[in-house]
Amino acid sequence: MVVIVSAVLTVAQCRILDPQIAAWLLDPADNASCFQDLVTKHYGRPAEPPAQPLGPRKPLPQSSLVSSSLCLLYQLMTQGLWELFSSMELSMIPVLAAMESHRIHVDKEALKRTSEMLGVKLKQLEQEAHKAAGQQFLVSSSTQLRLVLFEKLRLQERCENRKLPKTMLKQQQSTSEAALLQLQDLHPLPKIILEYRQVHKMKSTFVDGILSCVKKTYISSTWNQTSAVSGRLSAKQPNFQALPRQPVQISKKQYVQGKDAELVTVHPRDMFIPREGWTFLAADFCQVELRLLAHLTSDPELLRLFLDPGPDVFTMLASQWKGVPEQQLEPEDREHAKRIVYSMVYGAGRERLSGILGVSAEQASQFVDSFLQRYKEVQSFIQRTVQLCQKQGYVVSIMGRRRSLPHIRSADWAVRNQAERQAVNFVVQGSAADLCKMAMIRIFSLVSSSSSLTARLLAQIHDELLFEVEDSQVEHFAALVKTTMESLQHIDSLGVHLKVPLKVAVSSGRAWGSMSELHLPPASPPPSP
DNA sequence: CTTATGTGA
DNA sequence: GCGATCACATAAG
Ligand SMILES: [Mg+2]
Repeated sequence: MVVIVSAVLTVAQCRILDPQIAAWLLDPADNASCFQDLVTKHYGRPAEPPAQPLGPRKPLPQSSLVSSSLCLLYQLMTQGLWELFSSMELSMIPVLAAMESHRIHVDKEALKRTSEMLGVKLKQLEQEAHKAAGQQFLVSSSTQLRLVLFEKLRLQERCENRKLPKTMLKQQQSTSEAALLQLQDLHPLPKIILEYRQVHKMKSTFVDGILSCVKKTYISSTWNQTSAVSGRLSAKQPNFQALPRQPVQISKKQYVQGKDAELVTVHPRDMFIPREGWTFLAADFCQVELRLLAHLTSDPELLRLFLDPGPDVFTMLASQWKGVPEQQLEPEDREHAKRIVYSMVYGAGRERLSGILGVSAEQASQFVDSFLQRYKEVQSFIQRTVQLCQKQGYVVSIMGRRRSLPHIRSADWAVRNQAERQAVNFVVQGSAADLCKMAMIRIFSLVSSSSSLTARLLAQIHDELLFEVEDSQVEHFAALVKTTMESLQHIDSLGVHLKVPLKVAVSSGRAWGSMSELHLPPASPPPSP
């Protein structure tokens, strides 16, 4: 008891000891819906017995509040989570509070115009879909689409050589993108549906959905610290972390004869703009999870990719795989290579991978084999991680974040394999989350204690921080952010010493969708006189 | 492959 | 009419 009290006093000072965060660190998978559930759950001692069946709530005595809170704090200490709790997660609270208080301005009129334009386009696509199907149907209904494609047109019978995906839970014929791509040479309808889906998503979520979150001329997301099991943050209303990276081209029908169809570019990120006199500044950890994987595996080939000076890893791989020089690659090619790499290292099966690669399942498994053959230590890291998780029931990130995975000992093959992939993914994704949070805390602290810096943190997109900076301070602040983030390769106090350097790219612009990279001199920022 | 949130049926 | 569930989209790695 004395130990707990002194630890609490050392850390608390005037800060809050948030029990919800404490409970989430102990078991990130468990989402206590409210404070009372939390108290009831941790009243007895460990998190195990659901003493009260978590339903209708009885009033609890004050003593149980104190008891359950102390119990949570005690468990944090015994499980080696105290440092993470006190110096990372609690320090995030004022950072997130500041982020929520900062308004992100939007071009509301442009959003309204695109909403109308997309509405017209959707009606056209709906007509085309009905014509191609030879009947009217609700294009946005996957149930109705399944009937048209597989019962009326019976397209599955005309492509028996390649196998079509099934829906996850009910094992029906899927109408997902992967399925429609397989069907698109057999009939005009799948292609129309693919475009309809793209435009519909754009309108409903990224134009109308954003508009519904706009207050006056700005938005501000709600940031959740305890909703991701990996330690990542999440954002809602709007989900600022899921806005499309690539713009979408829409062809407008031309009513003037002899003219080509007008192409309009819709880019939701361009709707977000800084205030007059200010500039957006983004700082992005380059290939953060792959660098962490290099560190965790000590794979010589993987380490070499980051220790030797060379081109961007994903660009290099895209170039090799596509057989095209790096200068001729589109941004989509790099994104594609990135998706392939992460899918492989996190254990994608050959069917899934064949969908991503656009080749047969046999070719896909050959591709994985040759990849894992080249980076041999990745496989032994996976085995090591799984074995350790089987032994102790949980895995940990580089900063001691923990995830319990009881299913790792399941007798069911599918259940156990999923837990194994989750274990491996957690170690890497959780470690990346640790680094990104440390970066936010350090930069926030620098800005808070500076008398001149006015930069405001607007958002975190997992490995990227978005700031609004006074025009005159952009270069200076960019240098400060870059060096602060890259210095996290070594954190003495936590015993973190990464075997590879961290690389941070900074960019700035007058709209979030139109940022250009800043190339700063390699030196540190000038110390103020 | 993992981690999220949003929309529509 | 409301909430849960499913399928499908987007993002990040
Ligand atoms: Mg990045």
